[in-house]
Amino acid sequence: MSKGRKSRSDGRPTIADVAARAGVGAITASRALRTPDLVSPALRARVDAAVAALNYVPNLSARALASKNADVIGVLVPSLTHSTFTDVLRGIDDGLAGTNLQMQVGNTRYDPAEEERLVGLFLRQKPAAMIVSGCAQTDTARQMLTQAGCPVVQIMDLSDNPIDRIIGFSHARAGRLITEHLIAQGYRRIAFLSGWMNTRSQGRLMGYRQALAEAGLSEPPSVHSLPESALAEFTEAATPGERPILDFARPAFARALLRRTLQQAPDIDAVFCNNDNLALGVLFECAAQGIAVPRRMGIAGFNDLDFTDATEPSLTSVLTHRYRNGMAAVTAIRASLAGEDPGPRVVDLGVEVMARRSTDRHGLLAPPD
Amino acid sequence: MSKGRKSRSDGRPTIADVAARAGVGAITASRALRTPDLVSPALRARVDAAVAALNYVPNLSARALASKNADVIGVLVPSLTHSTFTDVLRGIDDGLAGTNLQMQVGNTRYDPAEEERLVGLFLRQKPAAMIVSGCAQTDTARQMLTQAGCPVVQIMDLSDNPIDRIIGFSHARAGRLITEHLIAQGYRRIAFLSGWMNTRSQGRLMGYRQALAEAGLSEPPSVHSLPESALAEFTEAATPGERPILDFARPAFARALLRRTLQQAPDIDAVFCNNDNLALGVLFECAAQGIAVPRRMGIAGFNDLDFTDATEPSLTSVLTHRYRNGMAAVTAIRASLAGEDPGPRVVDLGVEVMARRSTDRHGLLAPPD
DNA sequence: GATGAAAACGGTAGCGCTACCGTTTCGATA
DNA sequence: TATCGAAACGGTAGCGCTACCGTTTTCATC
Repeated sequence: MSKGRKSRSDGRPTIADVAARAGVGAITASRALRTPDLVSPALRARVDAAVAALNYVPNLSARALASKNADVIGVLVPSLTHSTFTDVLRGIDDGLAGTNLQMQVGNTRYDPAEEERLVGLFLRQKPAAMIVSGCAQTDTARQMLTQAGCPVVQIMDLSDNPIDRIIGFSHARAGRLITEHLIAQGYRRIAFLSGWMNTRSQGRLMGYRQALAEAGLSEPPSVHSLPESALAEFTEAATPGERPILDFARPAFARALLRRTLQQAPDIDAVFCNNDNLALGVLFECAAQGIAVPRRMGIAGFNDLDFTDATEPSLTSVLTHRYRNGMAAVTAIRASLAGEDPGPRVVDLGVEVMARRSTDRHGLLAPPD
Repeated sequence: MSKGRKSRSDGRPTIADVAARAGVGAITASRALRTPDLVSPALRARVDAAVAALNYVPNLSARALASKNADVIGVLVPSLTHSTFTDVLRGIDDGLAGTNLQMQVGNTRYDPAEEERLVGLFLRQKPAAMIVSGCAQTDTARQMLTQAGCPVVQIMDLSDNPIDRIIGFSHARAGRLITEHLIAQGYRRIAFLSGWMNTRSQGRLMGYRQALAEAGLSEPPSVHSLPESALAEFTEAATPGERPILDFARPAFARALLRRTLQQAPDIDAVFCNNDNLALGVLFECAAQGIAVPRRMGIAGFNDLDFTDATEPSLTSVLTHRYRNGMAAVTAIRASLAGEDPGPRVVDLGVEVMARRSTDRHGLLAPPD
């Protein structure tokens, strides 16, 4: 069967085989598959029949090499741990439905150097587009992305100076809005609780500080972590030999944080938690200590995860449009690839304060059904 | 500059340019980059210098075409919504660290037909390996994977008859263990609560039924969903024009499920929830209704998500090794690709019943610190 | 029926890389 | 010094596809 020692083929049918069987030229077979509108229906049918008969599977590497770009869109997220970014992935995935684009995911672990490495790696494939999280890229990464020759969308943050295009929301504004809400509800000693600070958390903290300052309030000692000695309990090695992971968004961690905060500042009457998981832990710690929520203590979270409307009392949070963000990035990319107008370079999706019972200090909300 | 109308190059340096600058043959430059051990240190240095000087970026499509396989591993998961499978992704991602393999993610949405489509799509790239979830593939998908010519690992389930290799755990056994735990704690009217049944949920349900039968207990009416009229409340369209999504794992949904269950069977004294999110909702519904947990009602979840140790009372659950599962799949794949022994074809990672206060009916656990 | 433009199809060559094998160099051994 | 095998390097050709352009066919128009 094999022609001889020179053939490097693995025996799978190629488009030439399809073309031969259909009695057409290879390039015509290619066209019949790629742009069926440009060939006659009869020919299209013959080619399709040949494809089916031979069980032909196109080789994407060859296609990518010849056409100089791959049908892959690279997505860089800082974490796969929490649902924040997996919601984004879901939005991207849904946005990609009906296209032949595939999504390739890289986890930067909140490390700009790792992000830079991944950008370089991804760009080797000449992806159709890139989606990266936030705007804290290294100079090198920025430059690589600028010269990538494909649409680049930054997401989940906002900036006046996007690499190419940015779709997201302002964390500073979000932090400010939720803090203003707490103040409006009558809270005065509002602490900021956070497991660990990244660029976006910093933005939220800034907004929180602005709101406090404008209301003439002082900032209670914010607790962002525990002393080394206490951290061990929350550090786990998933697999023997693996580096231990400290999961800062674990509710149990939040409970410890709140205990520590209350030691340092027993007079606080509200906490703005950097995310809903922390808020959930705080809620339970208050329950355990018999601290009345929302009367004695207001609790606000961030992201509006799916449990916020089901807790007891329900949890005030800031809705961030994560799914929509991923979807919007893909929409812009698709428009861009199709030569259409991808819309403005900076898009603010906004956020929404979801006021619920955990901050309803004066019982203004309607009673539960 | 351009040689003429015949060049289809985009001007980026190729390995030939690198080779020319380093004063070596193209193939040698390739070797210096791919297998540095096989060339002299001096030459390696010269090639590296040329790469740096030209800012050379290798073209992965060309490499894939020439070497007949791509440095991509395809991962098919049924959902990106809940942390169950994103934990797996994290394990895979961590397992891939230090390799030049990239992970490409596809979301099958629990639909075998979609899974089949994605398998076909992924295989077009000749991936280095495939990871698929569960063992409910269509015949066609199974066949395609069998003939893929690359390692295939099924995860998050168990079977005697893997496509190539399966690493996971038995859902039936897990369901059985947790139900036995509930029975051992003295619960007798144990309901099974589930938002929606997929293949793996079915396995859990089977195990639950086995345990009940063996203990001579009858099964209270299990509630797996709500009547159409009530579903609307939990259905949301993320974006205008998008198909609405019914999120069956929302805690708020669980609260409604529990209410309905209590109507149909007021005498139940425990619920085994299909996942922890549901259990969380049940916990809050009990709190709202003043149902004492664990005395009047035992609650068990599934997966042991990160909040189970922080709820009040803490939540009994079944620890499934999701991260480890992803990691183990990659470990087997790496061994296989390296020509080493990838271990047995069927690996049971087991599960662990995490007994906590939500099922500690008789106060046998040590008091909280 | 001649004309011209659009539609349909095809040949050639090249995308950038590496498999395959061949050649050269070098140092150890006899 | 002759011999030989391993290490180091290189030429050729091919991976499977599509861009680019050229040729043929079709069909409406004058």
